[in-house]
Amino acid sequence: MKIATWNVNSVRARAPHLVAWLKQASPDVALLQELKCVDAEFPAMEIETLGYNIATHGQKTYNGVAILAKGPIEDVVRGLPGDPSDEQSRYIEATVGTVRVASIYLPNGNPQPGPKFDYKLAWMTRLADHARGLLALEMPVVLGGDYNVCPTGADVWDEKAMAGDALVQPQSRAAWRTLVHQGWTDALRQRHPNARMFTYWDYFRDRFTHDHGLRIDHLLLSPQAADRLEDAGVDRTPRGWEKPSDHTPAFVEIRAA
DNA sequence: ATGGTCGGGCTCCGA
Repeated sequence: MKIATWNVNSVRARAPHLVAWLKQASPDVALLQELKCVDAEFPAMEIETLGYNIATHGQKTYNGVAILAKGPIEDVVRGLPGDPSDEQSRYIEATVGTVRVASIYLPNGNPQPGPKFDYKLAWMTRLADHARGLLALEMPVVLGGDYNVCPTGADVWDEKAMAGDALVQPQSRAAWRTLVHQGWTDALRQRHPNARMFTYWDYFRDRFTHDHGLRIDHLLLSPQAADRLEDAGVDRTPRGWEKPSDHTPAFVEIRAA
């Protein structure tokens, strides 16, 4: 079972790329972020034609997440539990076959310090609280998405250039480690302990050409999913297409239960 | 050298 995550940076602007990538990569499950549209505007027909079911949690202009799957999408949860007053569409969770999956768009948090950074850290605390409950299910769970955190210096093209950024702050990294220490496996780092595995390159300054990237898109696996991990990687191809998203897809292969 | 480029939806915000 191939499960991929991709921040598409507007699903309508990226629909041609999304269709081309789904045909080429053929993931069983695709976790999408930054749809930037309400559910009614999601380009559903083009994707259903390829044989995918769709569950969305959209929002106008900002945020928006989705789960695409070749199999039925069941028991959908929209929104990260823990704060009913939070209106931002950054979390959707569902069961596909034997696996529980979530598509996560974690707050960016810039500029820091400030209210946006406070919101990011509070959101990460809520995520950790909810993730603890998912581990208690003792089933294969895959939490994929744009975490807006570079876990270590190895995940940053230049630590000095990024020093003031919310994505590399000690508090952001500590919150990430809280998740990992619960028992989640960082699939890409597990499979590639020493490789550069960037998933994002800023539009500014030709960052992709120079491979000045960041690893901020992650797939966290519960122990029952990690037991079945066969492969993990980054598909850099879509980042090289014309008018690309600033992110490129990351994926895992999980052996059937 | 705090610029630069996108997408959305309207003169600027978020990333």
